[in-house]
Amino acid sequence: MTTQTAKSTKDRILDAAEALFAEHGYDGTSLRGVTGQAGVNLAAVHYHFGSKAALFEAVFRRRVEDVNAERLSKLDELEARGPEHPPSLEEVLEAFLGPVLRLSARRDDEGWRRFMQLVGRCNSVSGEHMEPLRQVFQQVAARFFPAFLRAVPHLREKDLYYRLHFLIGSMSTLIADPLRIQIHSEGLCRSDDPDEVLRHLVIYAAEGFRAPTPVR
Amino acid sequence: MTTQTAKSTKDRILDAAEALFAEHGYDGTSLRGVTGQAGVNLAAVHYHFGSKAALFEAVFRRRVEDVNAERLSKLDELEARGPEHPPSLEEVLEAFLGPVLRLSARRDDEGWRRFMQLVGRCNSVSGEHMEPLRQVFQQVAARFFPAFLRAVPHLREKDLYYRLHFLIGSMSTLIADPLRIQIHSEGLCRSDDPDEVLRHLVIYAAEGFRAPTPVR
DNA sequence: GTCTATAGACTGATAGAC
DNA sequence: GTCTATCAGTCTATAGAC
Repeated sequence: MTTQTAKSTKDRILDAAEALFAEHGYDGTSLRGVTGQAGVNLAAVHYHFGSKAALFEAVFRRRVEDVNAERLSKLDELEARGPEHPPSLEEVLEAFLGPVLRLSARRDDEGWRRFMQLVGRCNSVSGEHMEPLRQVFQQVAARFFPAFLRAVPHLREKDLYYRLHFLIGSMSTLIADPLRIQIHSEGLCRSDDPDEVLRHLVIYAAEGFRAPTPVR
Repeated sequence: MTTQTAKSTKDRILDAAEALFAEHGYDGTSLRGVTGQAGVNLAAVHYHFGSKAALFEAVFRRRVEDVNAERLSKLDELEARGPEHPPSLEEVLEAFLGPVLRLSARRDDEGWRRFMQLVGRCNSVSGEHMEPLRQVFQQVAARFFPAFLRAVPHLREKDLYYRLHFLIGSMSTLIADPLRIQIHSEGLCRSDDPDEVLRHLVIYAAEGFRAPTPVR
């Protein structure tokens, strides 16, 4: 039996704001649109959050910790096996990508998909009040950097920076619009199966990371 | 000697709109901001273009043909060598990526960099009036599809759809914010050298494309 | 073609009753 | 905490003089 009470005004605002910010961006979303969809009064958003910018930040803070903690915890697990069992490149890739792709495809919580859409968007939109979001994800990437370097020791740091950037680009477009790969492939690629997407991306990126260093 | 006359009102509006749309997005850009930066009257934009949406479309139409014609012409060159000299995977990748990355880094025309920023953004923003732009680029990708398939014949169509999508994601983030790779790598990667970026991406993607087909 | 002036609607934010 | 009412500013778009 679900004893879940009706959601609070605050949560209803957060849910509606998350959906609208993800769909239309910061500037394309009005507080009236948010409160209309949430079924609450316009003044409530200022009472609970203070301003539109603060609401946006609250939307982002609600989930960002969970996803990145999961990625770092998976990395910790890999490194806890000790120096005689270093994690493979594929394992590091899965820890880096898996939580993001799986949360983005969760069917029981549409909010996660929307949040990930927002995260993917922040990787191509510069001034849209997403600098804090971007920074947090960048810190996680920096934590993974040495793990990747150990898994692909023939690379110079410069090469790894490039390849990690390429990888983040692929991941970002996947979560910014998960349905697109399915549409463009006319249904051949299934967006609703994160494990399949993950499998393909890990194989692709692993070979890419193992490519030789450019000579010139 | 440069006999370049002063730019017309129409061109000044297009230049300012391109810069502001690229920087702040469609909703984040006001016509007053555009006309202010262009040094023209607000009513001029409606006289020359009719509406904000039409101005956005004009900004996009001004350049989109050039870049994609260059990519397709390079592909035609490769295929004109005849069936006994099929283009290599690296050659197809360079035709697909080269024009985009080089125009994005042109130093003599800041407008191209801004336009490419807009293109990169359109790959992660869904509703921002960029569907036409996205469609045009998608058509080019579809033209390249069989060329890639011939260059990597061991792949199933499904695998190629995935990998092409991954590649487009990498390319999009590169042009959406060319400086980021340089900042994150603390200067190790040079954003102002498109040939270096291209070299790294081609090597990375070529090995990724050559990866074996996932088994399961 | 370029300008001023303004219409008409929407924006984020706030004051104050309950 | 939630509401109404409203402020002050912005927005796109247009009418009409020059």
